[in-house]
Amino acid sequence: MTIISIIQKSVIEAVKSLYGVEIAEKDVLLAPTRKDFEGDYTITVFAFSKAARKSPVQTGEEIGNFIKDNTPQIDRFNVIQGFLNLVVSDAYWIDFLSNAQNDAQYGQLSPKNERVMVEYSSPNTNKPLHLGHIRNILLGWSTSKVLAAAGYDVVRSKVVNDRGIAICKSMLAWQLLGEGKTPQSEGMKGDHFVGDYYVKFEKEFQKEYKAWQKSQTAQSHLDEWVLKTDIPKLLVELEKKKKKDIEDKKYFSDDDYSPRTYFFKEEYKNEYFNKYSQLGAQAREMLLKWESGDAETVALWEKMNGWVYEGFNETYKKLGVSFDKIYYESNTYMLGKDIIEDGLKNNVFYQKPDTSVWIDLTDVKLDHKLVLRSDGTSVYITQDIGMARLRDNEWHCQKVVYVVADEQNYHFQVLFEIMKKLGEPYANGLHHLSYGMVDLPTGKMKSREGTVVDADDLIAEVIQEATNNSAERGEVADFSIEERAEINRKVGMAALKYHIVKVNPKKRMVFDPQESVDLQGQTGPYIQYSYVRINGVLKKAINEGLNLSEKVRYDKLEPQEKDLIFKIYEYPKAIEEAAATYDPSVVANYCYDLAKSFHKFWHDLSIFNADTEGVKIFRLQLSQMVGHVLKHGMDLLGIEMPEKM
RNA sequence: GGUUCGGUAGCUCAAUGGAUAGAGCAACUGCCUUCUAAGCAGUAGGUUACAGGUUCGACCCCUGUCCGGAUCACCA
Repeated sequence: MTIISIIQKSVIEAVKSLYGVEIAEKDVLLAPTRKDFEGDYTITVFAFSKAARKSPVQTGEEIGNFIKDNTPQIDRFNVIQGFLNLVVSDAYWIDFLSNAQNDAQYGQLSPKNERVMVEYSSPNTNKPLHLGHIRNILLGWSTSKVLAAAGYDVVRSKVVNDRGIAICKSMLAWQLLGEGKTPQSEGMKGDHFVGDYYVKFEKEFQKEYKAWQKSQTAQSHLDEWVLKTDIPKLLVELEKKKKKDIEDKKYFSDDDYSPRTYFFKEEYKNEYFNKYSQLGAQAREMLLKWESGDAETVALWEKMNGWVYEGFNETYKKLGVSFDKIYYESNTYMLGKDIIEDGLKNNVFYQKPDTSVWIDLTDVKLDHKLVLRSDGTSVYITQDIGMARLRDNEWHCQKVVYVVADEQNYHFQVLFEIMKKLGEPYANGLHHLSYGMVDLPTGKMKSREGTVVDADDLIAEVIQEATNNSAERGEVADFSIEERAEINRKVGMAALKYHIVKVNPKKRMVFDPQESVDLQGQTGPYIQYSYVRINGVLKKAINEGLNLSEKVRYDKLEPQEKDLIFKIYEYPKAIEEAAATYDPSVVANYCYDLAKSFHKFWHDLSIFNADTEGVKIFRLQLSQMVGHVLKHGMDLLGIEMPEKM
């Protein structure tokens, strides 16, 4: 039985025997005692003092005395205001530590006998990965690791958006301008290579569009729009935007804030692409050819996507993540129609006179939502409906976690409601792990303004920064070149990963590249360093032939030692909480706290100069256990630990 | 405009309805003849956006206001 439930039971008994009131476990408010007071756990007694009709202090004293007399694990207590601080005996903690030490799997919780799928990353194949994807990937990976540690059977998956007009744009640009070049011939990563052609398409398209804007047709569309638009209101908005841009030092030119520019850029672009653009027509034609299975088009599509996958896989490898199942939209985009048809029969959906199919979600405070176009083709959500059932057929997961940015909150709300209305048995296990966008200190990332941080560049940069730093320190000079490179890689990646994963997912975060390569303070390398210190003393102990499995007598813990044991004890709770809330930042913050406690312990107390041989062994054992938990916890975040640095 | 998520120190972030709201960065001060100073200790920095309410007790719950983001497509 854990000390927490021992205390809870004891409080329940105390309240019953002292005041004759029955309470449940959840009524016992138990929290770790604040640093400034003596104690390990604190019970808030305000609620009981009401039942007792005594002052909170008196109630606390009475309950405290009862617990102390009836619970051998509790040494002493103190009461401050309405707070009862309990001191757990050193013997209990020492006993706990030696048990934990014998558990090589400490941190792996018992099986929950439930399967959960974590779907993350899900990229488009027309652009390389960027900082936003990195947050997604790290979050998805660490969440999956946390869930596995919490006892779930985890399946990691992604859905690749490998089809559609976007990849056709890249294909077309390559056909027109590529001159038979390949990633190999250009010495480029495949995803960057293909991404470049997407950009080239956009450039050509803009050229074409700009020229067209001078035409008579363009002018008449503009005039038409001006007539039905509240221009004064728009002018005010544009003026606002201009002011803001000037503040953000992003001012372009006055022309960029004119209604004319606004119209062509924001209002008319899609229509031009679909109606007048030559390039647009060619891209659409390519999409049609692809859909009809035209051999040449499909071959080109396969070739270019192949390049992209090679590039992506390199990035995934650098990030240390993997997938158990990859879905391709090209295989799944027609899914879901049959479910819509069935749902139509069962009146889950309804059909409008134009034959388009809808669902009424006004009863759950959402809107009417289209699920099938009037021409019978599917929309985005149709696919997701089909995908949900497909996943269930293949994997039988009790839970599915979709790791997707918060701009799609509405989409998933709608999707989950539809699945419930369809009566899908797994509908209540669907969860959208929604995370905020990543901002730069200079503002939003926008590809149009060239402010996107490329994933591969960023990875290279953090490793370079770690390398520079270690060269400055000069302490690794005696390591081999390979060793040094490996250490720098681990340190740089730890800085990057920790910096991102320590933030609560649902918060929009500001990513300062400069700050992300910091190696001091609340960072990945700080935690790694505590592990390296532990590793160092353990090595020394082995060299000295010490036996660390020896059971030692020790009965008076130093505060720094108890602090460490206490935190080790709390580790499973951190995992449980992180899993329940799908929030790896809980583990990230936990690891930092533990590392911080260890650094203090290291500074304040000497291991090898301990008073007695027994204390020395005990501190080594304690350090070893801290090292185990740190490595385990950081692994859940996808962060590797170096042996030295 | 409707819906929704945020707003905590100069900056980046913590804080089950509980005690005096905590860390890190940046600034300033100390501590290496010792198991790795990527460390430790200290100083300074707060009307938790604002106004009410509920409560023994509110950063946290409720109402309203302000600011910021996202979303409200027969796009994905």
